[in-house]
Amino acid sequence: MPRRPSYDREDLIKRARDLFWTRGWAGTTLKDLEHCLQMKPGSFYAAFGSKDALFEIALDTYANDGLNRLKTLEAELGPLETLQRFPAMVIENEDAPAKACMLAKTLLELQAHDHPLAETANQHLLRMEDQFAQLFENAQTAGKVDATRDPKVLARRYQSDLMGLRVSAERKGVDAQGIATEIANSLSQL
Amino acid sequence: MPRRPSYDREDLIKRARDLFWTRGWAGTTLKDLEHCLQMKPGSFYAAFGSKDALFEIALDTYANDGLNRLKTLEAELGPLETLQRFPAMVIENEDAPAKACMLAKTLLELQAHDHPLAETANQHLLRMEDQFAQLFENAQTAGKVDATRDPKVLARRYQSDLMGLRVSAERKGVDAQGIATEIANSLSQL
DNA sequence: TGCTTTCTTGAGTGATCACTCAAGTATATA
DNA sequence: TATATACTTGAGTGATCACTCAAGAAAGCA
Repeated sequence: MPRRPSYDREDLIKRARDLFWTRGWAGTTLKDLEHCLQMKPGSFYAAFGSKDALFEIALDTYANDGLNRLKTLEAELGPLETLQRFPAMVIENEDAPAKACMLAKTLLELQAHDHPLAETANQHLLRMEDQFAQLFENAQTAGKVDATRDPKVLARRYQSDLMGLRVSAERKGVDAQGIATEIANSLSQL
Repeated sequence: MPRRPSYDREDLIKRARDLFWTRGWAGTTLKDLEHCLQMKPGSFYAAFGSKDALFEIALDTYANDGLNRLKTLEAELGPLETLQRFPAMVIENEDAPAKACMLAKTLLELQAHDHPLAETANQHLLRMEDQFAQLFENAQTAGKVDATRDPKVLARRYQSDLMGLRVSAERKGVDAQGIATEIANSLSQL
């Protein structure tokens, strides 16, 4: 009996994710969202409940996409080459609306306000870190990385360098691809 | 004949800088500033003109302090040890209200809005990068770093890693000192 | 002390914030 | 086709935003 929505929910979430990703939490107003999603306030709140609720969905989508891209890449290239290629891929991805990591941006913006979304972002970053550690461990098993190194330590440093790269890539006049190449090269020496 | 202000302007600027540094541009309201600086709106606008104007002064203060700390450190420790100790110092500084770099936070928050303060932050980052390059060059002259490496390339990578470290240090449950140690160690291999 | 000049006060400005809700509209089932 | 059940609309909510300004208070000079 009911009337069905005229929108594609997944498409709306991706558009909202891109908006939040580029403009941040406070920098994205409901007016921005209404325009971007072509929804009036009533529909928006019926569909998503609140700005924060949609931001959380967007964060989850972002993080899951990142994890899946990493796993797909490993199946194609193997663990070491995945770790080497990932930095360059992330900053040259033309589908992405920004270079910097949405999780890092969210953390930096909301951590000081003790906003729950900062903790959500941190949890997603921890999941990413675990995945990086898994890749290092697989590379060690394959004999491509010194087996005496702690994969968790390697992952921690790798993730940190990756976040730095992605902040650098957001700047104008910085050769981020050069930095990405160096990160990849330093992995060859492990 | 005139009446003098009852406040210490430099002290106010430092307090405003710490507030902006932790809470960000949009995250800091005029009410926050009024409370932190103990000023009513009228005095605030007479003294600083606008929220943006004070933010810019705060950014300049932040950047100049950073540059000066680097130069002081070089006079004490020499170029290579300065580069090695700086990362750990920056994230364990107990006077600082946040771990992440205020210039990086400002850039990430305001770049997408084409806000002039984003460009200001980028300019300050470039000055920092130049100073890092100078330190690498001095380390080469002293025979502590392979003279065939381009100091500007080394500085670019160093600054990127430093920004990553400082984002990581903002997170809960991350051993940032471990990352700082690794950054320092990797400089020994140059 | 009186005058001039500046600083301080705080209620108030219009704009914008996230969000609500009653009325109108479209669609799947009966 | 009639009806029940959503979805869509958009004016409107109180709160908060950055900011203003007229009136009062204090300090330096005569």
